Amino acid sequence: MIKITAQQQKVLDCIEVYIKETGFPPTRLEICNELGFKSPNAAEMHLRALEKKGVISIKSGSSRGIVLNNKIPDGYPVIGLVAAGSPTLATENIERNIQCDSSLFGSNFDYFLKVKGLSMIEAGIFEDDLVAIKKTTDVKNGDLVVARIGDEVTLKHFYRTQESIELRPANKDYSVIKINNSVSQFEIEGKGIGLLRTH
Amino acid sequence: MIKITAQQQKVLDCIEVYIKETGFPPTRLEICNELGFKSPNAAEMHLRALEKKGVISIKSGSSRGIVLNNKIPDGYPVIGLVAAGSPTLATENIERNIQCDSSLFGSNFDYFLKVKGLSMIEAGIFEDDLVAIKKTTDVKNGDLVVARIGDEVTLKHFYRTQESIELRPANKDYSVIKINNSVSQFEIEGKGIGLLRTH
DNA sequence: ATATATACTGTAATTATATACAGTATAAAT
DNA sequence: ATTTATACTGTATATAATTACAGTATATAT
Repeated sequence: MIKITAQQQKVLDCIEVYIKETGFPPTRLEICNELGFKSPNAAEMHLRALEKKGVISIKSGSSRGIVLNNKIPDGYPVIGLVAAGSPTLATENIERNIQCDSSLFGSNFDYFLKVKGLSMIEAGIFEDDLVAIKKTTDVKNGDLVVARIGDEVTLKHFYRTQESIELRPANKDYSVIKINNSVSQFEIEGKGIGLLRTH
Repeated sequence: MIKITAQQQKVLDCIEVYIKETGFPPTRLEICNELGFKSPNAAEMHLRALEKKGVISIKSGSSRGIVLNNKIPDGYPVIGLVAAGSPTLATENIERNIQCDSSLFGSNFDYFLKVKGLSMIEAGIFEDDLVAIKKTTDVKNGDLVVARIGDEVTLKHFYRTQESIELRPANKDYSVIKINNSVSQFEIEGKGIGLLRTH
């Protein structure tokens, strides 16, 4: 794991802001002016440290030759609800990528899950809708969750009662799944924070 | 209208490609190397011409101080369904902007309409959902359309019958709106090509 | 105990870069 | 007919910027 110091983070932030505002990276001196350093070598040393940690690249000999290595993700993967097995981010499970902002649904998310079946239709979630999933196990009552029971992956509303955990469909033709001690291999994969539908 | 010469376009393309590949703008000499010029002044003159035409800005005294003025659009506007009046793109009607790709829903669209009411609930369109609207009058039976009847703006399914045009809700508690000769000021604003929901 | 990383100041040299100036030539506008 | 814009070469220079070197000091790792 790469650990960045507070000062190095300041320098990195400074570079990002500078690029965002001007369209090109800052010089050592401009970093100094921004952060109050009195020697260009202060900026230089921070840049070297950031390069060593792989966060940036420095194109030697070029003015403003600072390259940010935090490559923008080329969209979010769309994953089908495979009948058996978890909706992993393995390449073979990715149907396509959708280019959108991480903040499209307010908070960050990890992938889109393509909905199979009609179990959530009363919640306005139709077949082939894409539900934005944030990988987490921190879920509250009423949350839309992606749960795995053995090899089965399902999208339901989460409710915790005194005796058990309930996965409730939003379709009166489907029945509630009750999770108790006899159910093994139960896991919350994540929660749905948004929905995307193409007509 | 700004007219750019073929050579100036080459220089502009060169700058765009260079920025895309390196993350920072080229120097005069680097432009020369890319395009085969033998004098830095060739690049300089092209840059001056491009600046004069407003396509770029040059930050005098800064190395690589070339700024592209073709600002990326800051997303798609979210427009509320105002009870009276059309959902225009006037600034006062824009609630916020959503940053996403134009191809998020397959084809291009113009704005997001924030849904009010429950008339389309059986089509999985809930209150406060955002429907991506493409401005067009070319609609087919079954399309989700934004229609304006006088001052009233509504989101419904479009059906053309022998006698009239029908705007059908997707909620049995609502009734079909029939458009016939007695209805004045009827207009199709656009059609819904996608949906965005935040949980 | 000694080395290594962090976190700087201060100075200086080399190189990278912008930019001015002097030309040449052609095409389009007034 | 004369100006103005385009489209360069070629040279020169001031300055912008990288980058090396010499220090100082503290914290953390081995």
